[in-house]
Amino acid sequence: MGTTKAELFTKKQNETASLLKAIAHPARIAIVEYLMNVESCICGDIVNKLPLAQPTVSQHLKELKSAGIIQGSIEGNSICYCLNEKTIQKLKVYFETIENKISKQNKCC
Amino acid sequence: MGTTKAELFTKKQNETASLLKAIAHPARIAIVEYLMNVESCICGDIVNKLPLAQPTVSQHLKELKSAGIIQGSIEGNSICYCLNEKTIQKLKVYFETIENKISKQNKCC
DNA sequence: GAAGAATATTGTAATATTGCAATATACAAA
DNA sequence: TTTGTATATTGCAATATTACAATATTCTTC
Repeated sequence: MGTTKAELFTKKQNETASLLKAIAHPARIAIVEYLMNVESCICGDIVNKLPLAQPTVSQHLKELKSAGIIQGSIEGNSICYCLNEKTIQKLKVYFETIENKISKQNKCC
Repeated sequence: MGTTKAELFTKKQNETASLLKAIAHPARIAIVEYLMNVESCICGDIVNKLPLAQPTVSQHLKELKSAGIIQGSIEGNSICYCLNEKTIQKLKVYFETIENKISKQNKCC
């Protein structure tokens, strides 16, 4: 094996897992945190900022983008990457909902 | 290769990535969502609820526990697993912080 | 359109993750 | 103290992820 048995879980559970997995890497966390602090967001700056080779950074950016965590727009010769506020908000709401449900519960441990 | 170059990122970035990675699997999402909805939380119930073999579920529970997302307490012959509210809250705050920073930014894409 | 700059893709080696059968452990009750 | 019940651990095969060199693509400018 080695394959996640995705078909055994709900569509929403798989989507949530994919979304979280897309951020769950130190390089991608670093990209997200860089983008959250910066005004301009040129791809080359991210490549220079991260201690990884350009193809590796490009691959991480692709994962973040295809998960909808960031979005890119062509800016002449280069590409401007930004955080997708809606996706970040969705993640916040997800954990907020869990938090609210827990506090209403009879905690047993 | 194949190894994440963790030493190139900050301790906090690595911790955040590990925490997110621990939830970022459909089976572990299902466990978290089960625990958030239920009053009692016996390990055996989780095993029965999930469409995976007992050793597999046990492994997922171990990962969630060692990441601090759930905690377990011995309940006679069985084990009671519950969500760790503090960790969930930490994750909520993480995304909330990003969200707040984005909305103050000059978005460029 | 040729040259250079910025980013993406491909191919591949190293390592990590997933899932489970078999087995071990730990406790409860008889 | 044996038997059953609940959970954990081990070992391993299948697959996924990570990182990067080499290369391709896509612009921009001359």
